[in-house]
Amino acid sequence: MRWSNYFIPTLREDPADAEVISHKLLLRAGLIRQLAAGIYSYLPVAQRSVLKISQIIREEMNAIGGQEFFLPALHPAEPWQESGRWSVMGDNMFRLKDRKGGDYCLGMTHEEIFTEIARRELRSYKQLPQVWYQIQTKFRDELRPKSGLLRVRQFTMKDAYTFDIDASGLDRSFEDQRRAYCRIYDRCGLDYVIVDADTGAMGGSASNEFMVYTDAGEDLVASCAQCGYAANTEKAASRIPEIEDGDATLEPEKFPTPGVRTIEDLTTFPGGAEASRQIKTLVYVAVANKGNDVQATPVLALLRGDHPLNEAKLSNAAARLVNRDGWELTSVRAAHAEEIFEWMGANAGSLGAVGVTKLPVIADEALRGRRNMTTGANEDDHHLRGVNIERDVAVAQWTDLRTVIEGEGCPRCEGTLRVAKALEVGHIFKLGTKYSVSMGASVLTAEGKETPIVMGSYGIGVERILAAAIELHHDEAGIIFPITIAPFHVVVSPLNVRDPELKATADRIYREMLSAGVEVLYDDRDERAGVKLNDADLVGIPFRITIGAKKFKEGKVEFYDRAARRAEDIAVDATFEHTGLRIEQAFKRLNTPKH
RNA sequence: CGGGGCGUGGCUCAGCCUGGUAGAGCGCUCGGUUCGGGACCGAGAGGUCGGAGGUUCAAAUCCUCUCGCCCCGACCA
Repeated sequence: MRWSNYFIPTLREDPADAEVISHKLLLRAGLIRQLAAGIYSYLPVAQRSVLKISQIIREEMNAIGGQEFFLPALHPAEPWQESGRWSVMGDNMFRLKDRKGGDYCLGMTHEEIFTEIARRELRSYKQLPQVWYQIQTKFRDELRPKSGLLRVRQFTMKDAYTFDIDASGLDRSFEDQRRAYCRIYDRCGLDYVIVDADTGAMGGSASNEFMVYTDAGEDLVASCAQCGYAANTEKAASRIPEIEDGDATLEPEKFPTPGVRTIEDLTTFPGGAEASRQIKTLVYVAVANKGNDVQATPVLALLRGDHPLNEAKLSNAAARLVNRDGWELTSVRAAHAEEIFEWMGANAGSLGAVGVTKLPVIADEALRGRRNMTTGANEDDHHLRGVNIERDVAVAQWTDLRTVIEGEGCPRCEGTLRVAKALEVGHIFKLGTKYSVSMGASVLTAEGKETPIVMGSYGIGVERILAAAIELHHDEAGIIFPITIAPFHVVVSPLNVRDPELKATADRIYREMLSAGVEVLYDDRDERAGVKLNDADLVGIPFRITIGAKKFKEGKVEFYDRAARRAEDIAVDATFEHTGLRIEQAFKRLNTPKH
């Protein structure tokens, strides 16, 4: 490819609306341009890289028996209504109507559509297992698109689905996928951790996320260096010291607390209590749906005063309360001020669960057995002290509701948890029979009994791999592509194309590489050396052959290794061979299994 | 949706507070000099100042509405 005629619109300055490093570099190096919030055009350089990532994914999926499909991105509402997700997905789903007024949506993921095929065509256990996948565009009307390609409204996802006869089959399929994912990220040059994760709107029993540690990430991962425990903080547990409560005989006593609105206020109020001796009472609404009916159930969440609520955990607890008789939880939200007063008879700041029977109470495990606690009295400007939670509060469910904090104890060993930002680049789920039951996908067993297919679902964000690679591999000068996903392997840069000798040599090297199948970009532009070198660094091509007049007179060119930032002089005649060798080595380094 | 910020040549921004007929740097075109880390000189092209309405003799500037984009909190690959 000749640079002079190839579209790489590099930018000298950082674009104004880019914040994170990958976003800046993707724009500056001429890989992407924005069309609208969270919607990007991939320019030729990006497209080459994306195709390579896709190909790596494809190879690893095929290696575990995956069969590639290509399903529609435009879906009728029916399958989504059958699974219940037409309402669960809420505003995150792009919806539209056709000319006849029929409801359609743009696919966010394809469980329903693959299941729709499976239920029509799969009849017998003999046909299982099946491993189906596609690499396709997904649409999500994100609340807040941001950070370049990291959170967008249109993106490419590799989504795979497995269909097994039973749980142990699913376990095997899941493990196959997990290993394939490790190979994919290894080959793409990403450092990652596998963490326990919440299943969220996907449903199902178990899930693992593949996370890349980077400050550009939006998730928090709690990990233990001692035993290797790692979990998304939506799911992570921790060990905390017990608190000695003293006298068990005290009875609840109401006392006036004018002006006290927060946990913090009460810690300094005379006769108040320190945060760890308070009960925090939060009013939430569990929204559930059954077909097109929607139901809102108020619930109380109780935590120790100094513990932050984890909404993902509350959501799971609320689901256990409301998921019955066909109702299914769609979301939880904090109650509005008016709702709180209506249900509790007091305003936020004076709320408590003592004596509350109308709202189900979900209490955090850290409160179990606690006595002499202080909490709101459900009367404005009054609190209660001497509260013994197990005696005085009608707890409907004890569970873990708390978000872990850096420095707390590891739940599995004596170690200490560290919490760090991370980016989710893949997520694998054991779905079980959620979709096969709701959509009626079943097969006959060897015994002739009808049984729902046991499913798994496995996703990779293709552009997130690209962005994560840049987050991980860059310097002040620009991108440093891992060679496996680099748009080109080598750039040939004659520093003065008006010098006929240099030009002729560069031409020859370029053509030799081209005909040998080397992915070479030839910077034949009539630009100053500085421009060419800076552009090559910015775009991040792993190797550069620099041909300058001075060394050329000695029969030498410069071989530059972008990642090592090291240059060496090599004989002109050895260029082809040397480059081939270095490319081969670079590939080998990434393609050698690490996990 | 709540909070904050920004929309002015292709890009980065100044001008706005205190209304007076639109600027700089980079990029682009042409000519010349230069040529190993984003050169220099000269000459050019290029802007409904996001949009609509209003105030005014006069609006990029003041007022109202609206659209878009970015950032911070509730969703996910």
